[in-house]
Amino acid sequence: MRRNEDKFPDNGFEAWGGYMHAKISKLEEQFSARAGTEETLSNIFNGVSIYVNGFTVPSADELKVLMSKHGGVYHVYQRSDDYIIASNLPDTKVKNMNLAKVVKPQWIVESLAANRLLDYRDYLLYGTSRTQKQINFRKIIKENDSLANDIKFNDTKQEQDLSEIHKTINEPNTTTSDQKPSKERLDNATSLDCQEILKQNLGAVTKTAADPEFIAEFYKNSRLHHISQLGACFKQHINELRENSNFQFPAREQLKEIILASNNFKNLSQLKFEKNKIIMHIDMDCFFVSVGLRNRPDLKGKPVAVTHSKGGQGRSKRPGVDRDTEFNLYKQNKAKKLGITTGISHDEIKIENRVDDIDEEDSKYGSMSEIASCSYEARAKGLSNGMFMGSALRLCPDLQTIPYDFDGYKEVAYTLYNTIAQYSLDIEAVSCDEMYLDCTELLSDMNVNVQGFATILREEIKAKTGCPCSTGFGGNRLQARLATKKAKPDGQFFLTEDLVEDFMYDIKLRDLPGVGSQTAYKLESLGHITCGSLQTLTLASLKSHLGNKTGAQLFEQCRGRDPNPLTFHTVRKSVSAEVNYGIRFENNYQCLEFLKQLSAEVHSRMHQFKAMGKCITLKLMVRAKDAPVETAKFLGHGYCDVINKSVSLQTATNDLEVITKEVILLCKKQNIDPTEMRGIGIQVTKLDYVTSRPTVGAINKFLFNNKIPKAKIKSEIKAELVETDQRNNPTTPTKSKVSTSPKKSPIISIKSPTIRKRGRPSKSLRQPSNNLMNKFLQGQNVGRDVPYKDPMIRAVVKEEVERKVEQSQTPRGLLGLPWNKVRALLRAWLDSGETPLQCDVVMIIDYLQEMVINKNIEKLQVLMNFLRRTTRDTGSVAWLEVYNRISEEVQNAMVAVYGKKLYISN
DNA sequence: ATCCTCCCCTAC
DNA sequence: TAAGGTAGGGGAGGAT
Repeated sequence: MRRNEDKFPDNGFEAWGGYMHAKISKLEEQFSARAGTEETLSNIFNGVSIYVNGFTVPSADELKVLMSKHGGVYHVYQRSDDYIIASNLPDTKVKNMNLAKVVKPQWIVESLAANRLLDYRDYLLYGTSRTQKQINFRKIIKENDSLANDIKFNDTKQEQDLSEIHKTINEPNTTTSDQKPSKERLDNATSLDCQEILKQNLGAVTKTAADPEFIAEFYKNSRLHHISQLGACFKQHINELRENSNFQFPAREQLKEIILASNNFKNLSQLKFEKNKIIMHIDMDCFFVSVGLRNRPDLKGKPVAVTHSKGGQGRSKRPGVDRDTEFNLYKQNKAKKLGITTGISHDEIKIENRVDDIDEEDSKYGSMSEIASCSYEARAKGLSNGMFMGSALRLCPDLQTIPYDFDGYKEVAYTLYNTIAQYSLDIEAVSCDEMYLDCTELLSDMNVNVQGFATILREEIKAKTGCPCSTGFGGNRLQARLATKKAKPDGQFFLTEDLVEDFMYDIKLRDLPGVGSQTAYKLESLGHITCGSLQTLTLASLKSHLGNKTGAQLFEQCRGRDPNPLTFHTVRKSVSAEVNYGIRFENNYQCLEFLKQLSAEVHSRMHQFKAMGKCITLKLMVRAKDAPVETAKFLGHGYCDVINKSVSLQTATNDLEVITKEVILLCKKQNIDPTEMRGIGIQVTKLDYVTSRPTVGAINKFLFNNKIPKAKIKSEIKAELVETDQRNNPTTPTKSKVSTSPKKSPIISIKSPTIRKRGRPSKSLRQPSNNLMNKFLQGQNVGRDVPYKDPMIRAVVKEEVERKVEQSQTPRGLLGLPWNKVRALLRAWLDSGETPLQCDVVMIIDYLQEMVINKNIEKLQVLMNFLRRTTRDTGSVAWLEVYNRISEEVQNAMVAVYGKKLYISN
C-alpha cells in the first residue's frame, strides 16, 4: 500500500476500483442484450473488434447490430486492437492518430456482401495501398532526377533499372560487409539515382547528412524529435478544442447520474465547498514503456527499456574511436568551467554522469544507444532515462528492450487528451503524456471530491489506453506536480493546504521544476539540498547567486508557492529544426545541400503554423580542436564548440528562398571546414502570423519591394501605441480628437472576436482571456453601455493592451504606413486585376480597423469611399465581395468602438 | 534604462 | 552501430 493512500484512509473511493470496468461492461451488456435478440447470422467478423469514430454510413448503431449478427465485437470505448471505423476525421485527429487501422465502413458492408472478411487494408481511410512500397520506390528515382543531370528515365528504363537493382541486391556475394559498398559497384550503377537506391537497399552504407533522404530518416527515428513534435501538437490541439468548444461537458452529466444512481458512491460527494483553487497534474507512468507493454504483457513486471539498440553487444570498436579522450574532454571542460564560474553546460553533466556510471573496462565498447524510457523495475536497479545501453546492461543484465512505437504514443496521447477534454478544457498541455487541469470549477460542478474524481479519471484512462497514469492535486501547479511525483507509479495524491509546509521541507531542490543539474549543483555548493534548507536563504541572497528571476522563483518555490497560473492557450514564439546526429560532410557542396534541406524543413514548419519570422539563427556544432575525429557514439556529435549566429530582417518572411539565402550566408561567414561540422540548426524567431498561404500577395510584394526605413516605422508604431495605451488607461487623460464618448474608450483596443477572428494580430490577441472576452462581448452588447467599470474586465483590458504593446514592437502589414500611401497601394492593387488574396484583405481590414480605433474617421472615410468607388468601377464580383467584407469588418469595429455603426457619407 | 545578440538552462 | 530535438525562460554584456 502506498504512503499516500495511508494518509487518506477509507473515504470510499476504493469502491471505485471497478468503476470503469463497471461502466464499460454495463454498456457492453446493454449491447449484447440488444444484440442477443437477433440470431447470429454468420461468423464473418470473428475476432474482429471495431470502434466507430464520428458519423458513418451505416451509422454506429447499425454497425453495432451488424457486428453482433456476424460474430464481431463492437466497443463503446476504443481499445488498442480495435479497428477504427470512420468516414472522415477532423484534421487534428488525423494528425494525432495512428491511421494504420482506420478503416472505411465500406469494409464491413462489402465483407458482408462478399460473405467473407475482406482485407481491411484495401479500405484504409488514409491508407497507403498495399502496392505503395513499389510506388515509393519509383518516386525516389523521379525526385532525384534533378541530381542525375544527364540521365532521364522513361518508364521502360525505370523498370530495367529497378530489376537490375533487385538482381544486385539479391545476389548474395555482392553484398559488401564493409562500411562502404565497393567502389566498383557504385561506378557500375547507371546513374547517381541508382547509386542512392543501391546504397539504401544494400543497407551497407549508413546514411549521413550528405544523403538526401537523411533528414526524413533521422526524424523518423528520433525520439527527441517525436517528443517535441507531439508536445507542440497537443498544445495546438487544446488551443483548437478551446476555440471550437461550447464548453459543455456531457461526460460530467453522465458521471453525475452514475453517482446519484449508486449508493456506493454517495459518500464521494463533496462535503465542504473548496474555496481555493485545485490544480490537477496528470502524467502517464514511464510513457513509452507503458505503451510498448500493451502488446507485450509478458514483459510486465520486468525491467524493460525502450531503445533503438537490440540489447546485444555493441559492435566492435570502430577505428579512430577514443572514448577515453572524448570523455576526458567533457570532464576537463567541466572542471575548467567550475574553476572560473559556476556555470556548467547541461550536456557535459549529462555525459559526465553517464561516464560515471560506466566501469571503464566493461563498458568501453558497450552500446551507446540511449534509453528513452525504462520501467520502474529497471529504475529500481539504478537505470534512468537517457542512460546508455552499455551502462544500463551493466547495472541490469536481464534488461528487456522493446522498440519504439511512435504511432502508439500518438494514439495513446490522443486518447488521453480527449478523455480529459470530456470533463474540462481548462487544460494546460505540457507534453504528449502530461498536462495540468484546473479542476476547481469541475469539482464543485460535479459535486465530487478530489480523490473520487482522480480515481474515476485514472480508471477511465487506463481502460481506454491500457496505460497507467498518476495524478497529483494541489493549490497551485507546483504543488500538483510534486504531488504527482509522490503518487507515482500508478497512484494519486492530494497535497492539501495543511500538508504543504511539512511536505515541502524534505523536497529535494533538484526535484523542483526548473531546477536542473546545473542549478542543483550551484545550490549544493551553497550548502543546500532540500527546500527546507533553502528557506533559510534571503530573497536577496538567492537573487545574487542565481539572477533576479530565477532567484525570486526559487524563493517562492521552496515554500511551496507558485504564482504562475495555468496557460490554456499558447502562442508559438519560434520555429526551428536542428540535427546534431549524422552530420558528416565531405565537401562544401554536401554542406550547402543540407542547409537547403534544413531550411526547407523549417520553412515547411513555418508554413504549417502560418508563421512568418524576422530573425533567423544558425547554430553550428563544430568538432573541438582536441576532440577525436571519430566520435565515441556512432555518428554522434562528440565534443564540440557551439556557434550561434543570427540575422534580423527588416520584414518578417516565410519565403523559402529568403530563409535559405540567409542561412547559407550566415554559414559562409563562419568560414568553417565542412568536414568538422557535427551539428546544424536553424531557428526563426520574432514571429508574425498570417492567415494566407505563403504566397506573396500584392500588398506583400509592395511592402517587400519598398523597404520602409526601420526607424521611421518603429517611431510611428511607438507613437501609436502610446496613444492607444493612454486611451486605454482610464486614469490617463485621453487625447482623442473625435472623442464621442470618453468613458467608453477603454474598451476599444480590444477588438471584438468578430473583428479579429482572422489575421495575424488576432493570434497574438487570442489569449486565455479571449474566452472571457467572448462571453463578455456576446452577452453585453458591446459599445452600448460599456461596463468597463467591472474590475475583471478592466484587468482584461489592461492585459490586452500590454500584450498589444509587447506584440507590436515590430511593424507589420500596412500598419505604420500613411493613409495616402495605402490609398495609392489600393489603387495599384485594384488596377492590377489580380485576384484579391486573403492575406491582403486581412491586412487592409487590419489597417482600417486601426484607423477606427485611432478615431481617424476622416481619413477612414476617404479610404472607404475610394474603395467603394473603385470596386464599383472594376465591376468584379470578387472585388465586390472583398469590399463587402471589408465594409462589414469596419462596421464591426465601429460598433465595438463607438457603440454604433457610423455610416460613411458619400 | 532598454534592446539586441549570444549564449545557458530546463523540460519533455 | 544509431537516430544527441525543440521551445521557452532567462542572464551577461555590449550597443544605443
